[in-house]
Amino acid sequence: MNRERRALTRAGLKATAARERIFQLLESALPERHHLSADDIYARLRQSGERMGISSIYRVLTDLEDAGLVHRHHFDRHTMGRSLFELADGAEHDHMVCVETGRILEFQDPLIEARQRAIAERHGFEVVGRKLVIRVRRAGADRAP
Amino acid sequence: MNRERRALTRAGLKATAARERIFQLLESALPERHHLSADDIYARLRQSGERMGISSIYRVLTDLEDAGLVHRHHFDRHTMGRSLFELADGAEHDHMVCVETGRILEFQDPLIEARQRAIAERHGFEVVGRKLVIRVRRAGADRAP
DNA sequence: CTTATTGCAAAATCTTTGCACATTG
DNA sequence: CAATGTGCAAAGATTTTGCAATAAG
Repeated sequence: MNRERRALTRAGLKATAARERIFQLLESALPERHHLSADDIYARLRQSGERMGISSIYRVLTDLEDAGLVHRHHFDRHTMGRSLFELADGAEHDHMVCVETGRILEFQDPLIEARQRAIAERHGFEVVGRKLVIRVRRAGADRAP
Repeated sequence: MNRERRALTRAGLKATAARERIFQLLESALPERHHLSADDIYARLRQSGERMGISSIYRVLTDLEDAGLVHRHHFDRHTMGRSLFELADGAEHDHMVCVETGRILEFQDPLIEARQRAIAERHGFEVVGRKLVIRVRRAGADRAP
């Protein structure tokens, strides 16, 4: 049994072909572009001659999200109105989005994370998840339109 | 000339009736519920006997956002697929969303903000905006379904 | 075998656009 | 007045749903 099926089963999901395949796609996405929309996935599948209903893709992604295997994002104007999904493997990380190019960088900062937990606790909550997106621009770029 | 018209003009926008009114609505929204969707605004206007096209509301909100007077959010499953808008007055703040109730709390943390700037700079960027949403749950709540 | 999942097509949102009319500076 | 903004209705885009067929444990 492969890595994907194991992850699905461990998460309490039936290891179906569709789930396995989408999981693989997310895993194998290039580091520079591993935030995929439902449609990206649909297109990539078609490119390799496979066919999956777009509704199934949405359902699978939602299931994976519920199981904590995938994160869903709504970044910015650049991707507004569309969800982007990425694998939730390894450590949680946050995102920086360049408002000019739409480029997405990831980073990780233990201090910010600790601080978030502290703030939540102060209000009587525990952290379930976090989502930090810093909108940035190349330093020194002109502000004028 | 009132506060709203002044803010609009200062931001380089024509002080139209629609913009002024929406600005007011956002200003006067209750602190506990000041994140309004386009439809919330539409409904509130109708309740007070006013009428404004939903498309105009979207256009106004987008204009206000572009002018930096309003922030647009996409919080969570609770509000997924819908944009929520809030006035961008005063200091920037971040949000905590309870995954169980959908309740939104705001907080402000200079340390996190400073850290964000530092991280952006480290990558050669400057911060244009930030959006931190911590998904939380009441501490001690059962994890089981 | 029994239940959960998928495909398809249709529906449901939410948001944007085109164009004529109204308003603003 | 010239330029911008607004209303309406219609189009777009993304995501969800109903239901019969299929696959998984």
